[in-house]
Amino acid sequence: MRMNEAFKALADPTRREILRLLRSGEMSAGQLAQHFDMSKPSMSHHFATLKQADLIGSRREGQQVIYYLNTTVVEDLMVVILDMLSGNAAPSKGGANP
Amino acid sequence: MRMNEAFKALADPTRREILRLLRSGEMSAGQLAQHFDMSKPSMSHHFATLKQADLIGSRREGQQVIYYLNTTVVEDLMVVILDMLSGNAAPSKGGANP
DNA sequence: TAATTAATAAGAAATTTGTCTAAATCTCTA
DNA sequence: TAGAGATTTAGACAAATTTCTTATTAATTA
Repeated sequence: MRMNEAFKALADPTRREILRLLRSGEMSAGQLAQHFDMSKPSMSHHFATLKQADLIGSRREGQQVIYYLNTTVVEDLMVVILDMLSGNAAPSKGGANP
Repeated sequence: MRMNEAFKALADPTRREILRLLRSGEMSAGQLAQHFDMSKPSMSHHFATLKQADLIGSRREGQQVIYYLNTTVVEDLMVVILDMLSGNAAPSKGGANP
């Protein structure tokens, strides 16, 4: 899993908003771009960053490119984050000691 | 909550490792620095970044500065991430719970 | 085939980030 | 008060990031 890329991808507010938008269903690059006050090439760059991190996927449909959330990888990321940060009183079941 | 700072803080592998180390208990700046092949000023800079994001806290104890995980904020961040990426389409901020 | 629309690639400018060394600050102890 | 240890601040610099404009690729349609 591309953890480092995933974390870096989440560090930008525009990209987090893209993910939030995709949560409710797939959208074309143009539809996504409409939601932002930013040039299309810049948006395209953000799509590429998210894709490199495997957080989103894409397919071409005619003239358009459709983007969708890669829910599997997103859930993997959740597990990693929880494992890294949440070391509460509860002993870990995958962890170090009995 | 300082969400943007928190995400940016998580984007660096050194800082994620610091958080992981602090998960098992508080440590002094020097103890933490020992785990990395990096100058102490650079480490100090990472501590400051994490602190600005409210992910860690600190107190002075004699000559040393002790750092600890700010578990409350970390858990808030978890909720935000889960809500943004894997939740239902409606963001829940103290509102509609089943 | 030429024009049109959708999207990405290329190259450049401004800003931010991660790291270093040298200097300063804070605390303890002789 | 002087010295030593622990940590941070300041200043600098290379590398990465974010954004733009211009150019290019891909698909549709007259």
